[in-house]
Amino acid sequence: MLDIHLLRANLGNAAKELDLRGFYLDMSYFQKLVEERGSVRTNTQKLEENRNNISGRIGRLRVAGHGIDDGEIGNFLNQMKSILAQLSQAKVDLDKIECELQQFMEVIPNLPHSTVPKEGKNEDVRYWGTKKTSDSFGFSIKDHVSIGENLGLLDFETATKLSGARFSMMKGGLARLHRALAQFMLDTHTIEHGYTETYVPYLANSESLRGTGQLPKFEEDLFKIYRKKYEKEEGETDQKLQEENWYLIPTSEVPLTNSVRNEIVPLESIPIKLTALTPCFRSEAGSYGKDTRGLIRQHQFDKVELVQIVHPQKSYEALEQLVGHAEMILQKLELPYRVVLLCSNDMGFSAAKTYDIEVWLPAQNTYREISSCSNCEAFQARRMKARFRNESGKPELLHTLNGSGLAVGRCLVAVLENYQNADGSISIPKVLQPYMGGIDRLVA
RNA sequence: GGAGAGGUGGCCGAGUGGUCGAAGGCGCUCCCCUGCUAAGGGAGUAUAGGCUCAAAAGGCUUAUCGAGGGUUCGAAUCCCUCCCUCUCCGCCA
Repeated sequence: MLDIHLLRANLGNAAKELDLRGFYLDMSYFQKLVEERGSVRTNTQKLEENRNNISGRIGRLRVAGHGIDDGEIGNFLNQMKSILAQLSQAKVDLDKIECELQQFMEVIPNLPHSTVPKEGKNEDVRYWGTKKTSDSFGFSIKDHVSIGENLGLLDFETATKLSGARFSMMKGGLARLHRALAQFMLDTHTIEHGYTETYVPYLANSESLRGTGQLPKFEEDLFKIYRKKYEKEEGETDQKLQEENWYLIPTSEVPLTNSVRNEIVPLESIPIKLTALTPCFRSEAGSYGKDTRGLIRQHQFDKVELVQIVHPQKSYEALEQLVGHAEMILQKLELPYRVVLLCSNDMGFSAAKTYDIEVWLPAQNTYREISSCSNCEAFQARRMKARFRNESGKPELLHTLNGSGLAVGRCLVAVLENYQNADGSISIPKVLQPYMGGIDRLVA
């Protein structure tokens, strides 16, 4: 959520910047709401002040021994009638306007940082490694689906039987390779990059999803969980299905970042650096026909997430480091990649600045997103009321960052395609061999 | 799932309708006192808003005692719903 005071003070500019993100900000509606709220609120508070005042006087008279039918008290009670009538109306009005304003604010995306390209074009920041093509392989390359299926270790048909489209099943060495990748990533981030390994719930409540910005705007991207809670009343045969507002996490950013929701953390406990390996669940609504083949776009995939919760003055420094941490995984795996700075209209809802890391996929002859690293500044912190006690002892909003470090399934795709051999076998990257019981090849 | 007990400020803990945003203690900050230390004395010490002020300071004010409703002129206190914690029993990976 944006700072309402700042938004008000820079309304025109904000509207322009949001326009670059494809968001139309209704300035006059906003101004109307804010002004209306001001007057309704002042009015309400005046009435409350009156009420408290008279109530206190009655209290003091009662304590002094005056009866409830005392004339003076009766007089006060009379005055109170009209105050209370006005107050109840005022509260209804205030509630309504605050609700409207909240709804308005909650769906506005974050403002892009000044270094974010505005021309609608992503910027290549750097390239790493030498990309391999069919020429450099010296044989006709296969995509990860053929490789996995030929090995007999990747099985979409059975997964479809079990669940449906966009699920997968892996077996044997491939399943182990998948696990090895995740373990390797976790170990690297905890041992070398200083993150704290975290185990988190895979079901999150709506407050958490709201905190990181998935709700209320992107509910259709999520899987929602209903838990049956039966309420039986005497003589009633109907059972009411009560909704339990849980969602399958679309990323562990949700539980990790929300760990500081409604907290004021002490200055000395930041930066907080957390990592977790979790499954991620995405409904992929509206992506019919995209990446239907293979492991690229699934309803369920594993991801090692990096989250940093930092001092506002340190967040851009932290973003560069965080990208570096994610890159390190690809470097150790010796997978070619590039880093891309996203332009404002490609960024996610909560981000102020985002770098994508794209790994080279020879079979597609292209770079594909494998990590997205964002600084959300105070956008999520404001929604979450996540604060720290600053140098002068005052509570101040934190900055939050998150990035994939990395998406395990897509990383597996990259390994399969980049490490394939002419005979259909897969070489195991050196850094993964200790996680694979020392073997250096996956063969049919 | 059944039975019971609870959820109050950074922490402990009092408070069952009225000068309560909340006694007391601990902790913390500042000051005083004291050769040093220990002890002692005093003041301060929640969060988010609004108004005031050139700004800061300050002042005034509203809300918040797990959450949300209700009763009442007035609720931490009474009633209802929900959430959470603890104890015992049952069930279970």
